[in-house]
Amino acid sequence: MTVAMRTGYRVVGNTKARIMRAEADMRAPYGLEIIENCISCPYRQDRLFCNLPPDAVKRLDEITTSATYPKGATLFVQGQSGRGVFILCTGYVKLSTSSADGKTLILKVAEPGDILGLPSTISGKPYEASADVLESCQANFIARADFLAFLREHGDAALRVAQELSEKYQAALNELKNIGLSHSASEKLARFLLDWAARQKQGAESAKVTLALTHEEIAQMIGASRETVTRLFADFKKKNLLEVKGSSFTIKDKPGLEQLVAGL
Amino acid sequence: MTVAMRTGYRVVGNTKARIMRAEADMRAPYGLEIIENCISCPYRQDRLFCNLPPDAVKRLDEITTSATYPKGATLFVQGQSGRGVFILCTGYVKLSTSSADGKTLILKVAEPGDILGLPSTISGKPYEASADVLESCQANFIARADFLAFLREHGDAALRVAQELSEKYQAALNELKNIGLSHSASEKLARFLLDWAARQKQGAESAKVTLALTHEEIAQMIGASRETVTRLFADFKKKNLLEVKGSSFTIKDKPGLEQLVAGL
DNA sequence: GCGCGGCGGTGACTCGCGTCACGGATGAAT
DNA sequence: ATTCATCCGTGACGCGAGTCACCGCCGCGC
Repeated sequence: MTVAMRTGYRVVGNTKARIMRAEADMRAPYGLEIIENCISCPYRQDRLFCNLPPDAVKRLDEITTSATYPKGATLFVQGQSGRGVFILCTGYVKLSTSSADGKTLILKVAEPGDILGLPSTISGKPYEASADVLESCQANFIARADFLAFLREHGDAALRVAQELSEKYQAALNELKNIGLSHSASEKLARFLLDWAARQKQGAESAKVTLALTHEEIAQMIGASRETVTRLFADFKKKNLLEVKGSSFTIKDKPGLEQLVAGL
Repeated sequence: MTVAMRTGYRVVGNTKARIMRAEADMRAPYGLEIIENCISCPYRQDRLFCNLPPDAVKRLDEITTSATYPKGATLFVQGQSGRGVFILCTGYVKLSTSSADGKTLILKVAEPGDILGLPSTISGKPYEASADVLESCQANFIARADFLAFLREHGDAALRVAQELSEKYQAALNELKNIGLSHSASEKLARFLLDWAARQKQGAESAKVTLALTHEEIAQMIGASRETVTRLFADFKKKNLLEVKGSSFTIKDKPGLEQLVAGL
């Protein structure tokens, strides 16, 4: 069973099987626990639905179910029709699309507080990406019908959702710009590392940053091949821009990296 | 004055000047006409705010102003804070971002019925792109404050906005996927041509498609250089995939192009 | 112990395409 | 007619990076 877990997200081509597994995850597989009221989750109230009237919060509680997912589980699969939204409380989830020829593009790795599958449940179109659990996580789920009814009832929540979607949209455009306008792979990797570091530490300058991704996954995030990623890491180390220890790194020369981002 | 018009959108680097010109456009420059009630515009009612209660439609009419913009005008500039939304009634508008080193990426060319600047006016963040008029157009404008107040008042409209945003988001992800996952420039050009043709004719099979874009602009849409676009057009013609006459083309071998999209 | 699968690290080779540098066509302005 | 700007078309060149092939390392299971 552990094997099935760890290799689960590597299954490709058999969409049907993945969907079935994803739906199995919704019920009660490998020790999944359902938690009645998400007390331990500090994000939901803070982020999307803060400042809502008490009755709205109560209604929201009624329609959300909380569950934990093990590493390797799949929340939903690209192409599957939008069942509902997931609100990440803990852990990390990878959002990726893949094309017919097997290449994969990782759109983003979601952090606690992020909302997954929102556009699809709003628009009714299929999920635009697959969501695979990187580190075992806890998430709240709201089914599409309940969620839409809730939004219809609470107009201010709908507005908050629109804001969230706007930010997602702008983030996506940013990605598009980063990939579309950059010339070299080093530029993209430098930008990725800086962004990643900025997300992790929030203030502490040039601390150690952990990066629990394989070179292959990094390659898929910046649209490059695995080999060039390892070559670039070697380059950066040699130029004293970076220091790598296991699965974490520290930025030694931030201005240097920023210069690379600016286009050499 | 005509010169200023035609070269207007080619000005780069002087953001301040462009913003000023854009705001001048809002008032009464070169023969701009303000139309009280947008009777001739079939799109607004049909698309975003269809099926709203009559009082909502009335309120909407009160807060929108309609104007026409000449070719080369700028509706808004990347970086400028969101002033409001534009709803395109006629004409075409180019949405583009450019990076510090002068390279430009065209995100999309908007058609009648499209809504411009929606994410920025919802989120309050700066416009994520610049909007330049390709063919003289008529558009309805709703100022941000009015628009937000309207949405707060009419929850169902907010939900419609959320849907619209979801679709924009998914379209952006699609773009990202197209650019990020493709290997060759020919793949990207083939995809672009097929998409463009599909948008134009809606049914008529293999008809003539007009493409009022320069090679340079096409290059900016698919993330390539101008020269490779002209070379690829020559290639496609030679392989009998395409036939080009002036500013329009007809697809001769659609399966052939689709094969290119699939990755050769 | 052994085999096995995933990961990281390198070298060599190829080639797509970006860049530079032309030259010619067109159309507008004077 | 002349100038000028824009756009299209082409040749030559070279670098970046994808691809292929291989190797060592590690952790895991049997």
